[in-house]
Amino acid sequence: MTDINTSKTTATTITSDKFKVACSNCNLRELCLPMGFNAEEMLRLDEIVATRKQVKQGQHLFTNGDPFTSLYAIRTGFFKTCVASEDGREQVTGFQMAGEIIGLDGIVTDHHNCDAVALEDAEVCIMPFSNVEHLSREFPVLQRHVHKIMSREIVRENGMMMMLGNMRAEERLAAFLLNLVQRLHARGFSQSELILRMTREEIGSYLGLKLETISRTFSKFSEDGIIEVKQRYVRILDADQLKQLCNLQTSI
Amino acid sequence: MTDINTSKTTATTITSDKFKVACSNCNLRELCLPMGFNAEEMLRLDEIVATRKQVKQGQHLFTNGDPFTSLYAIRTGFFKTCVASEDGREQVTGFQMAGEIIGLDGIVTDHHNCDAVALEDAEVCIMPFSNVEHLSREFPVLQRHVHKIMSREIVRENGMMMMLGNMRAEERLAAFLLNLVQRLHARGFSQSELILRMTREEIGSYLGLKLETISRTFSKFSEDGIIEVKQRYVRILDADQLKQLCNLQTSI
DNA sequence: CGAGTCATTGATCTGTCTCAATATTAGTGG
DNA sequence: CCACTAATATTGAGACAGATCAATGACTCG
Repeated sequence: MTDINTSKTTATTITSDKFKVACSNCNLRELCLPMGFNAEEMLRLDEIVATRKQVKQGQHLFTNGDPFTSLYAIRTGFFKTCVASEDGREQVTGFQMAGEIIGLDGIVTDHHNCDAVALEDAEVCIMPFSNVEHLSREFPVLQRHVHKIMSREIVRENGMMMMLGNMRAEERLAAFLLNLVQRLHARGFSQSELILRMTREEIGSYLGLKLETISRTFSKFSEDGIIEVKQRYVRILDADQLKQLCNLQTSI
Repeated sequence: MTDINTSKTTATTITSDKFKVACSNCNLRELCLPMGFNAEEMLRLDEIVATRKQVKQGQHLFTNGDPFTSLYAIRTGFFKTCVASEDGREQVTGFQMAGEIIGLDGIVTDHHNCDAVALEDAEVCIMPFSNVEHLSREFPVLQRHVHKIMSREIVRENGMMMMLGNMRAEERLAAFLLNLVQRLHARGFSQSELILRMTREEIGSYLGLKLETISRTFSKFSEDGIIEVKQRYVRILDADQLKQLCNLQTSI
């Protein structure tokens, strides 16, 4: 159960079978939906997901400017979200994995304000936002859950502002690795090993650093015996030292 | 109506008079509440605000760790929100003015995750979150509005990540000034003059720069004839050049 | 197997930070 | 009203973390 995060394991080819699309028997339920419903209510909650969608590696789930209609719950795979400035500079705003929700950026203007790109073959549950709002009005627990998800994203971005505004390269990368491994661990993967799904350049964009700096900092951590790195493979040897490096709450 | 932003003008001493606390006749209504209600619905909506509260300059409206109970709509005055790392480094995460909502960070953990500090004497409307959620279930328009406010904050922070990750000092300060003056203009103040409510250090913390860099960049803008600066007073002489400096959407 | 993508490492450059001194303003009390 | 103090702002000189430029190496995938 604490495998390394080679999510190939869960790559069951899903049919469009109605039964399979139900939240009520989804093994990610506790990650993307609130708890505490009885069986009958769970069935109503299944209405929230209209259908599923496969997204191949490199494909966009949505693009800046697209009309906003739905939120997406990641079933399998790994995404990045990013924004671009007019002159082409790109900023990765987040990396998302199974059980996490993307698309919240689209609510305010009814159009998406960032790109969501699959970093590996992925599958998402499409949740039309009208369904979300409708069911939220019926189920206060769901309503609260939706609010919490949005609030969590706000708090996460607050933490990112702290990273980008105040922390040095080593601190940023340490915090990044700890956050990643913690989220993977919550999904049953190892808490000391991981396979990065993104390039050095994407990590750098996320952390406000250049890819060379990411590479150098990985090498330094490796020399110091804190981690073992081999391309996309990372093994954390001394988690305590990593935590010391980033005096930041490993927020959410 | 396009006065400089010396908000002394609106400093009417408010009584606890029930009538005065009503949203239905608040001149900031269009800023913090959705439009399109009839008179009867507006009266119901008044229930959303329990009471008001005065916050003196320098006082905290809430502090990291405080139990979360309410959102706050700013009636008058100016706030900053900030987070701190364990070793004491502070990151300003936002500046908020009349009509804006603060406290969203508290929803996810039921405790606030940042500090909100008044930068000048202020008054806020206290909106118990249970009221917000209750009325949201009754009024879909309000529900959507709450979602939009949270989404707007997420998008704003995405833009901040772009600033902090990719932009140089001049670009950051230009974007900052344009954003500030645009929001002030939306409130009836001048679109070329403003009084800064925060110190160079607070601007620097917000923009991920040191106070000396802020001061130097102000001086440079001044030498280049883009702005006129005298301590807290700023007059924008060449808005186009400022806009050119920040190839960023002047997001929201 | 080969082409393209991605990662590593070195040398040098630069934007911002740091340290420091001074100037200006706001606030306080006599 | 002024003197005094603390807070804030400006400006300079030098230092440094990370960027940039460049070359090589490793992996991936058709």
